[in-house]
Amino acid sequence: MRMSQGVEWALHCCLNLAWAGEPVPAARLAELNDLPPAYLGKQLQHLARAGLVVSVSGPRGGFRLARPAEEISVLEVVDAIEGATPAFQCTEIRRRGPLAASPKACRTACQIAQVMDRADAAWRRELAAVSVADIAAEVGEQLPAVPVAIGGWLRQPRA
Amino acid sequence: MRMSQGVEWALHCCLNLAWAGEPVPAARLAELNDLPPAYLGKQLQHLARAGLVVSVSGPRGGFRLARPAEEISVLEVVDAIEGATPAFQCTEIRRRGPLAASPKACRTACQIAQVMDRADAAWRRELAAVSVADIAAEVGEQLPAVPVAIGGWLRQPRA
DNA sequence: GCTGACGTACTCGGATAACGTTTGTCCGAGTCCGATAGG
DNA sequence: CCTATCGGACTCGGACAAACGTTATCCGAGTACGTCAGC
Repeated sequence: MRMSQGVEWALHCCLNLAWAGEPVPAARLAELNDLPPAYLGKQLQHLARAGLVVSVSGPRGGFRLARPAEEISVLEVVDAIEGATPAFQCTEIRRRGPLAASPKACRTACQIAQVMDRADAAWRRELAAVSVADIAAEVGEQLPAVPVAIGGWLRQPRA
Repeated sequence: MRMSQGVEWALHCCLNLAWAGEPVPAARLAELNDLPPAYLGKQLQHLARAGLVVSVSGPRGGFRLARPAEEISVLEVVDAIEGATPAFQCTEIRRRGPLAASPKACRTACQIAQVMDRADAAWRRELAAVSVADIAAEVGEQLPAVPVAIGGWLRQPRA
């Protein structure tokens, strides 16, 4: 069970966009983080479709946050990249084989699936409780220079 | 982020083994649950290497639980199949690119990784709190006939 | 009748292919900015 | 000097390959049981 690499990229980019405050091209975000430009653009498209960022075409265009960073949770970013399908998918094994459970007996969800769903809910609860702004604030506390440096670098007109 | 199919199989098999009480061949478990026999054997090998089940060779052999079902948590089964590597792996993006953070600045873990680790810990805590015996007990409460039926079917000598 | 060795059949175990998802890349459609020419 | 038009360059967006991991399968090594011959 490995989470997509794009989630880490997307979260870093959300922080970068929060510090920039204005549209930033995908290529510039890629350069800042030393990532493949084309593929990063694909991940940002996922964020755009989920309504977390808005894309601006043409010169001076790029991506910017669609909402204040306080209103974007980490869970939303994860779901935008990974899709919201739960990690565990019950295939109803109890209904298969020679001793298959009758449909009537399956009125309640499979107990195994219930446990997995509880764990998944706890996981999502933790991620939903943290916003992009929370992470940005933590970084700002420990290393105040980083936000201004990145923000300035992103806003500088390209050579 | 999709969990391996084998986790579901392994958990069902652990329940089956708990009800059987004696070694059961992988082929019989596969027949009971209508699963590919060869591949199921591979998953059981993972459980054996993790020390959750013990394999018995020869006639009347098979797999049986290595410990009482009360002492086998769902988390252990998941880790045995999936490997214990966390879903999110920080690649230290902050250390890359033109504004790479200095090694000194990276004394604390990346804030993004911290959030992910907290969520992962909550997930693991939920899974660690439930044992195979707990699930078996729940099934036994709702459908008392199932454990005896499966246990008897597994113990019957093959035709 | 008891004991020992042997043969057989059954079990797991690791090495070997096919599929699907993720990762990575490219080029085309659309859009805004700036320059330029005219009034 | 102001304004409308045009050209260009920059942006995202979706279509197109490669690589990895998961899924699936097979055959060989090892082992315990049942049988049989000998004592």
